[in-house]
Amino acid sequence: MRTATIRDVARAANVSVATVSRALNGSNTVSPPTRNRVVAAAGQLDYVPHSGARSLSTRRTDTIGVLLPDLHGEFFSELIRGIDTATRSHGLHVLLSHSHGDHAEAAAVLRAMRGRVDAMLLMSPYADEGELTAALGGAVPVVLVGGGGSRSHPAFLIDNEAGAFMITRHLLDAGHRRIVFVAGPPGNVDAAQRLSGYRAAIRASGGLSEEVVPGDFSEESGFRAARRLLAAGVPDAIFAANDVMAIGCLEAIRVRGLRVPQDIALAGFDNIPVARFLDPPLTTAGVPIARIGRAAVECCVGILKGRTPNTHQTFTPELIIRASSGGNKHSAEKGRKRRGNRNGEVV
Amino acid sequence: MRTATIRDVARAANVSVATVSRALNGSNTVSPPTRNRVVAAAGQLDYVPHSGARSLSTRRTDTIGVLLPDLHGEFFSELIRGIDTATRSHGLHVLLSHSHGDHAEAAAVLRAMRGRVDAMLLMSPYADEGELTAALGGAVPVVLVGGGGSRSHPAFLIDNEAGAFMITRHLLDAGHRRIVFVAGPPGNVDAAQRLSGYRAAIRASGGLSEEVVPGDFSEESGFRAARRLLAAGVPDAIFAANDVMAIGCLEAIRVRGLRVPQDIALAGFDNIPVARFLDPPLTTAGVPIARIGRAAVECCVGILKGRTPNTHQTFTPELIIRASSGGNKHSAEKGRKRRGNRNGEVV
DNA sequence: GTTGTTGATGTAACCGTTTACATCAGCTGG
DNA sequence: CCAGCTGATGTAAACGGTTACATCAACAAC
Repeated sequence: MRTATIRDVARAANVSVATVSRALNGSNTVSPPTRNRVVAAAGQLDYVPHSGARSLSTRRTDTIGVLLPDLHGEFFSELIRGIDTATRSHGLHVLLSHSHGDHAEAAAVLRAMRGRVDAMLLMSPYADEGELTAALGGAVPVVLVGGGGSRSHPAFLIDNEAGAFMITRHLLDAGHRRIVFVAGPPGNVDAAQRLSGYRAAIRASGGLSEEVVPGDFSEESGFRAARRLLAAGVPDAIFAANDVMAIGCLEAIRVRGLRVPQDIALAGFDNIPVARFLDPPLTTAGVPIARIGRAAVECCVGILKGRTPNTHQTFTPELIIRASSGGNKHSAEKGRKRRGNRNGEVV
Repeated sequence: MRTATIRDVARAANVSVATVSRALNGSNTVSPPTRNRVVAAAGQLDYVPHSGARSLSTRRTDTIGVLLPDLHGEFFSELIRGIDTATRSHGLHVLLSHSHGDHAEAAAVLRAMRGRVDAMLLMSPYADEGELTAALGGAVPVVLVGGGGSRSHPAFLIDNEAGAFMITRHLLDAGHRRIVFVAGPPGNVDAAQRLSGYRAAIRASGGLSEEVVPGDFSEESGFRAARRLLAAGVPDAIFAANDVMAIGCLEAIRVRGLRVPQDIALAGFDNIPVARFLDPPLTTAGVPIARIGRAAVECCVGILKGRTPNTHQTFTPELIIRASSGGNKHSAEKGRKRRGNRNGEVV
């Protein structure tokens, strides 16, 4: 059965195609009886407009493209959820892809999306964003999420430096002196900023010295970093550049037979949902992931509507103190609602 | 700057539009010199075909739609990753949406996607899948993922019953007698099957009796279920219908001051990546999430190519024994590679 | 009674591809 | 030298919407 076209509907409702189009798209120049006939006929025939045809004449696709790096679970899904929710509320669709961090591949995906989307949400944690968006030839508005931002595109960023400063400062306040930082992947802008927040806090503290070990945001790398570290002597605290690595560290600490926070304190970054369910619950810098996604979508929508929306926004992480840092005398969680966020959308 | 059309390219290369189309789409009836001229001109003009126009004449969109329930983090992202990877390898795109479990909303999203996709991947954990796909009017091939399957559509399912049977059996073998099951949401087919696997194993064991408490797959519900349970007396083991609820249980057990597995054993279902990093690592039924997503995409592709591919496939979970069940004398993990799966795509 | 105005509807051009069919040059074989 | 073939290319008709413009009826104002 061939799917119904606008002409079929026109015939069934005994009007012209123009009238059908007007009736279904809410133009006000259609008389109520005619509109009813058209709507009835469309329903009867189960008519759905051909999106390609429509986009051919309107020059819109009502779709926004989203390109994410190969992020892990919880961060990724939180972001998607925020994006999809905002998108749907505007009647738009999401064309999603991820790149395994491979740069050439990301450019290829971007090119492939061009022509299918009205705007792009790009999460490129690397500094060479310009090279990437060049693949789009300026034909598609781009909004950046995370990473270092750009002069040429709107961006929704995380104040990583402030977050890392707060965490480090908190560890210092709790009495820890030797604090080791497990870094994120080289080249990753968010990771670099977190490192520099850590450095700033250590430097501001006076006599203490920095100590940085490499990592790449994966559990595995956190595990290895902590294992190597502990073999050479137990520091007062470990600050991992993201929660996922902190989980790896926790595992290594446990394997070693040490207790957190009694023998060693631990902190992460991101506040992924599972962070509070670890044993002990993880002190971390809370990033409003879903909200960032939503804000970026709103920005896209604004651009598409010709408005000039808030083009830059930086989200400051919230210090979330839990047991892992051993400094929870004045817990920030006290009295706050921190229930399961599985069901209710929290964006 | 108006974006270049095929006519611009034709003019630049001094050929007709038909030749441009043939040259760029790999038809073999174009002479090499001409093809080179066309490719050069297209590159020069930064030409990208208008996908709407193309889909209008080819009646294809090269896109598959994915509709997921409001799933939590790790499961969700694993599935997406498998889907996106498979999709890209076929030059297709993914149009993604999720429904917050609300049934009417899911139907609306499905309708909205119709006409923009060549096929749909639908994860509907509820039994009324027919009602949902009715929204598509049979115009779009549908492939189901999870849930109960259907006579009318290909389906890629989890053998939940076998998985739950294995877990329960394992707990029994470890010497636990009073095993309480924390159920999933009512109406959820996967959850119901897990329950029935649990029941079958208990019944097969002889004199023991079933004990089921309600849950809804959220951490919060696992936490509450275990708390209520423990207040009335400590069972030998808790088997949660998914890992996420098991995490909630773990929290409640810890709050109560009990140890896992010494005071009480615990098991989950799904083997989400974080399961092995819990304290203690969680015994669970391993589901090859990403592989399921990939298989479903391959099925879609087969349908679109007119082949009749494997239309039904049931994945049997793997029993993954870790410390939480207190029965790790013969650990299934011994000697297996279970390293961090953050970087390498494991699908 | 003519003219102008207004509101509802129809006509047809256009959006940018693909592709069936037509054309045409160059060759082969008689 | 011509018929027939082949390979490369051009012409133009779809594909299914939207929308500027034309049309037309009904009515108001003079």
